[in-house]
Amino acid sequence: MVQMSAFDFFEEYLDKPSLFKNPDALTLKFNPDNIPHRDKEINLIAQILAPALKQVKPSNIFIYGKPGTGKTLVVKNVLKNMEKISGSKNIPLKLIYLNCKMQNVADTEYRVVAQISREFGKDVPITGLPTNEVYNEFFSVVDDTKQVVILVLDEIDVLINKCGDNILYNLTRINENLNNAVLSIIGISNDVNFKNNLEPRVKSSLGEEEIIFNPYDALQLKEILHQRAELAFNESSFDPLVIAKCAAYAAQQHGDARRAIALFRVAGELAERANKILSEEFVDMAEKQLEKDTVMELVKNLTLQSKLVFYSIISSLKNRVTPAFTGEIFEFYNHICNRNGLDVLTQRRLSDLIGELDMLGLINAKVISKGRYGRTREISLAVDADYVNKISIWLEDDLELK
DNA sequence: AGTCCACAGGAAGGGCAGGCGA
DNA sequence: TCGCCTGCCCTTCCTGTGGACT
Repeated sequence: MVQMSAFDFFEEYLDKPSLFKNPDALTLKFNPDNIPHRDKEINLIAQILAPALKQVKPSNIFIYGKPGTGKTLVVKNVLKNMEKISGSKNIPLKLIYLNCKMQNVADTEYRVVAQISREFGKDVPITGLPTNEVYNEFFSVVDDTKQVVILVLDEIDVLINKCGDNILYNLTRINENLNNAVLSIIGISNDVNFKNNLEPRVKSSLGEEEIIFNPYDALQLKEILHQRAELAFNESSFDPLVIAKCAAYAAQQHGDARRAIALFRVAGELAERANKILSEEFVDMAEKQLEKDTVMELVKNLTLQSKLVFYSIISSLKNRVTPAFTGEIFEFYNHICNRNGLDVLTQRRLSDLIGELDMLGLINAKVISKGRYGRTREISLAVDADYVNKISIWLEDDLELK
């Protein structure tokens, strides 16, 4: 076989026609002008926010729906249009979008308030100031000019679960302290039940208007993918059945359009690499790869102790079909730590780490009662058996375990 | 019906790192 | 340099709990 040099490879790559016309159309950051099947929601949000253009405070909005139902996309779309019109007519309007899931940016009360102040050009240190002082800075900078401020807090449930609903109480009450400006809040949550955990005073002020985004069904997903396909792919570079397959996969996962689009993109990339037209087989391959990538990414980002706990769980469950219990895991974890000269956490802390691994979807942990033999968590792996071994080896290597 | 197990999970607080202003 | 602040990770102490066992 004649070996190909890297130069030849690049040359051939450049000459080869691509399947993609505009791969950006299949990314998360892509914000299409037309969002299919969300006209009702767009109109409703636009109606609620419209008073801002006449310098009247719009109602606060609380939006919820499962991931990939278009919440963020719709809100950003409405804001984009508001910005366009307020810019052209010189209307004093400030629109701020914050994703509360972004670590070290907007995941604590201090950081959110500091980040909003920064949006107004105020330089606030990352830490070091008392929270009420940050609020004062925030009040003064917001109230500096007569304007309507619309603050979008995306994934608000993550923020509230982490640091309580005090921040929402303070933000929804802020208008009492402002003389020139007014502030409205749009809260977006993936967790439909999140609002039930809020204090009543916060619940009533945040939820002046509530909008629910229902999951897309397979047909709607197909249309969304059609729209993106036209923008992203060159003509006749994919089998039309691919769209149906991506839609079907995503419909199984509570109608997640984000997932459908990612699947479409990865399948396209795999087909391009294989020098073939995008056909159904690449969707299956993409589905497997996406799952593997997410799991590995999660594992790699775990802290040292969480990795140790996860490794203990994998090892305890090796070669058995029955689930493990907290006590066993703790015993195994102790053993591993002692053997490797690592710090050992208490069982209380381990219990929290198990809960976190469960939240990440790496394990299934269910609280059960064994009657006379106590109450514990029943723990099993949520990761595909094919990858467990691979992850285990990676962890052994990464943690330099003996 | 009462006991008891093996935890779950809440509350409080310690210790440390990092940043600020005086 | 010092005191004060936040965030984070962790421990200690405690109460609560479901259901098998007595």
